[in-house]
Amino acid sequence: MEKYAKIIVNNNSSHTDELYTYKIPEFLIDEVQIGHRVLISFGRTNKPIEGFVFDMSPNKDGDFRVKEVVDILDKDPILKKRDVELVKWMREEYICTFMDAINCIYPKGIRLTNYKIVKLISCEYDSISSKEQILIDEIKNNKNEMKIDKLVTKFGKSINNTIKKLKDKRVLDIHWEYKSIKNEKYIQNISLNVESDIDDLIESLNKKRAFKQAEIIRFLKDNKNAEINDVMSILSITKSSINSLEKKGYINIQKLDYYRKPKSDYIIKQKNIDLNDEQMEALKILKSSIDDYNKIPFLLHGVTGSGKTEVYINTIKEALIKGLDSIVLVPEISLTPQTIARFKNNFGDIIAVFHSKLSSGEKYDEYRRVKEGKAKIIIGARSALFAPCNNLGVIIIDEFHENSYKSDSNPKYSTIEVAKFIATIENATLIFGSATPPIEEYYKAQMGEYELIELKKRANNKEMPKIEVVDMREELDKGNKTIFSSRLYEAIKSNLENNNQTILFLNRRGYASFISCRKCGYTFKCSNCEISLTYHKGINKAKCHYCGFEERKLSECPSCGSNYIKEFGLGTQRIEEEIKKYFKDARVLRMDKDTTSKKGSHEKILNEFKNRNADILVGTQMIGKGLDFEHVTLVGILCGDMALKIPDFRSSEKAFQTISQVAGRSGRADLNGKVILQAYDIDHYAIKHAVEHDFKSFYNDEIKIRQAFNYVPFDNMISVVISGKNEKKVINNIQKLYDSIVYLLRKKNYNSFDFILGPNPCIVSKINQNYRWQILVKDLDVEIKLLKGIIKYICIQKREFIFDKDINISIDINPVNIL
DNA sequence: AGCACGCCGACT
DNA sequence: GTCGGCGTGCTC
Repeated sequence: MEKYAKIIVNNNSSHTDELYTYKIPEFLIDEVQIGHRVLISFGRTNKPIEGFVFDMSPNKDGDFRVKEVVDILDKDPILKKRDVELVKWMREEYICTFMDAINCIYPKGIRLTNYKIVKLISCEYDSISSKEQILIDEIKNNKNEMKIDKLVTKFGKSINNTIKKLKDKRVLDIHWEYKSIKNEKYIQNISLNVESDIDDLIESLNKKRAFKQAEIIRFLKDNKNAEINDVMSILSITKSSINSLEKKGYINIQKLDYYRKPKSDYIIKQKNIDLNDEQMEALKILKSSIDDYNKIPFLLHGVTGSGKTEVYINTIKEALIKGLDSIVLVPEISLTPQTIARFKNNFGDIIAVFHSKLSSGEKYDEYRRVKEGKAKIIIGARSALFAPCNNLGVIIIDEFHENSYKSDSNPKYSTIEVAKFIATIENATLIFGSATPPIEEYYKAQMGEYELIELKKRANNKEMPKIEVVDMREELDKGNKTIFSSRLYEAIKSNLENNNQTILFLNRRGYASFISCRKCGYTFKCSNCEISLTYHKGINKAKCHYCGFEERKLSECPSCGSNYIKEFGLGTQRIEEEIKKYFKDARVLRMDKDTTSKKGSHEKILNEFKNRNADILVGTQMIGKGLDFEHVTLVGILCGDMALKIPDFRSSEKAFQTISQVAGRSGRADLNGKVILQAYDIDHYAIKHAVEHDFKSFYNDEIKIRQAFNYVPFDNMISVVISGKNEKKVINNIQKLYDSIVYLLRKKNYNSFDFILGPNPCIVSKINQNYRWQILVKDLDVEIKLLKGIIKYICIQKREFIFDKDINISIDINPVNIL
C-alpha cells in the first residue's frame, strides 16, 4: 500500500523545485493517483498550497518530518502519466522548474489562491500601544476578521510587526485560508413546474402585485426552456423574481455545463474535393501508419497550393474511425474563422478550438470538452499540443517552419520536439507539414529520422506562378526613384484593367522604417529600446515596434538642430498611399498589425477582398498564411531581400520562406498567376532558388553553410541573455556568467573556449529600458548535456550566489533567432 | 517566494 | 533595556 506521495509544490520559487514527500492519510489511500492535484500545507506557517503528485512509495525514503496530504483537489488526476514524464523531460531539456513545465499543461482558469487572515480572539488585554489599538479597532470594524493583505495596503509593511506582537499577547490569531478556483462556466435553464392551471397562477401572482413573476410565468408558458440570462434581459427583470418563483416551486432551475449549449455555427457549402494521385498516395501512407507500432514522424513537404489540408482532414477521419483523437496545430494568425470553418464542415461539433482570444473560462470549457471525450479533434496554436486527449492518434503541425512554434516565455520549448516526445509515448502519427521546411528538420528527413512525403504538384494541377525578378539598382540607374519598378507598375495597371486582384507584400508596417536627419545622419531611436522608430503617417507619430512607445514626430534634429528631418525606407502605409497616388480608381485594402488590432477586423478585411470589394491588398507577412483567393493573379513582393539584412544565421532561410509563401498566394484557382519580386541583392542564393521554386537547391546550399559555421542541425546552441535596467550591472553579471562557465569547464579539464561566443550586447541591445547582453554557447567540443548541466547549475541552483537580484536571465536552447 | 530566526545599532 | 532593521537558511 502506497502511503507516501512525492509532490511538486506550486510555490513559485526556484528553491522549492524538488519533490517533497507527504504522507497519504488513510481516507485518501485508495484515491490519490499519480498526476493528482492535491492540497497540502507547506512551510513553517503551513501555508495551504497546491501540489502535484509525481510519484508514490510505501516508504518515506529519508529522514525528515512529513506532513499529510490534506485532500485531493480534483476528482480525476489533472496530469496524465505521460504528462508527468513530459514535465520531467521538459525541465531537463529547457532548463526550467517543474512548475514552469506544469504550467504549460494544466489549464488556465484553475488555480488555488491563499491568503492570511488575522482574527481577534480576545478582548481582554492591557498595556496596548496606540498603534496596536488602531489595528484592533480596524479589525473590530471588519467583523473581527481581516485579510493581512488588506491591512498591509492600508497601514504599510510595518503593520506585520504589530500583528506579531498582538499574536504573542494572544489577542490576535493568524491562520491561512484558501480558495480553490475552477473557472467553470455554467448556464442556467429555467422551466415551468406548474401542475395546476397556468393562467390561474398568473392571475394570482398579479393579484399579489408580483407582476414581474407573472410575466416570467407567461414567458415560460410560450417558451418551454429558456436560459436564465436571456429571460432576464428580454423581460428586463432581476434574478430576485426568478429566485422567489423557484422558492415557491413554480419553476425549476437547471444548471448545465456551458459547453452543452447548442452552438449556432454557420455552415459553408461543402465542396467535395477529389484528391489527386500525390495526395492519395500521401494519404495511404499516413492512414496505414496509424496502426503501425514502429513509426517515425512524417515530413509532409508540399508546395504552396498542393492541398495539404485535404490530406490532414482525411487522415483525421481515419483516426476518428479508429476512435482516436487528433491535434492540429496551426500558427496563431492562421486560426481564422475560415480555417476553423473548414474543419467544422468536416467534423461538426467534435472540434475544440484553442486560441489566444479565448478567456480563461472559455479555455477551460474547451479543455473539459476534450477531457470528457466530447471533443475529439483539437485545433489551436502551440499550447493546444498539451490538450488532455484520451486516446491520441494523430498530431499535425502545419506550417511547422513558423517561429511561433517556439515558445517565447519560460520554458522556451520547441513545439516540434515536445510533439515528438508526446507522439512517441502515445504512439501517435506525427505529421510536420510545410512548403518550406526548416533546414535542420529537412536534414533529419534526409538522414532517415523522418519519413519524407512530397507533394510536388499543386492540387489544381496549375503550374507554380512564374516569379520575375527586378533589380532595383537598375531601376534607380534608369532614373526611376519610385517604389514601384516599371514592370510592377505596368503589371498592376494591366491587372486593374483586366479586373483581376493584386497582392502587394512588404514585411514592414508603418509608413517609413526609420527617420533621420539628412544633415548629420542622426537616426531617431526609441527612448526605451535600441531600435529605430517607425514613422506612422496618419497619426503623425514615431512608433517603436518593440515596446509600443510613440511620440509626435519631431521636426528638429536633437543632435545638430537642423530641420532636415526625413523619413526613409518603406512601410505598408506608404505603399497604400503610393498606390492611391498612381492608381486613383483602385480600391485598396491594407492588412497589418495596425489595421487588424480590433477583434474581427482581420476577417473583415479578408472577406472584403475575397468578395472582390477591393482590387489590391497591401500587407505584411499576415497575408502569406494559407489564404486562398481565386482572383489573385499578381503578387508583388516589394523588398524581397529585406529579411537578408537581419543579422541572424537564419536570415537566408527566412527570406526564402517568405518569398515562397507569399508567391504561393498567386494563381491558386483557374487563372494563371504571376509574381514580381523587387530586390537589390538579386544574386543571393536564397532569392535565386526561391524564384525557381527550388527548395532542394536552396537546402543544398544552406546546409553547407550550416555545416561550415557549426549551426543546427550539426551543432546545438544555447543562448543566455542577461538583461536589466542598469547597464553596468548587466555587463558585470554576464561576465560573472562567462567566468563561471569557464571555471566549471576548466575543472572538467577543458582549456580552450572558442565555442563560447561573447559576452556581447544583443543585436537588439535594449528593449523596454532593459539592457541586454548575450552569451552563445555551441556544443562543438563539449557535450550538450554537460553544457546544460553547467548552465543550470550556475543560472538556477547557484543563481543567488552569482547574480544580482534585479537582473533577468533568459535561457534558450536552439533559439529561433539570436536577436 | 515567504517566513522565522537572530544579530546588531538607535531610540525611550 | 527593547524596537525594528535586514542578512541567512529552510520549506517534506
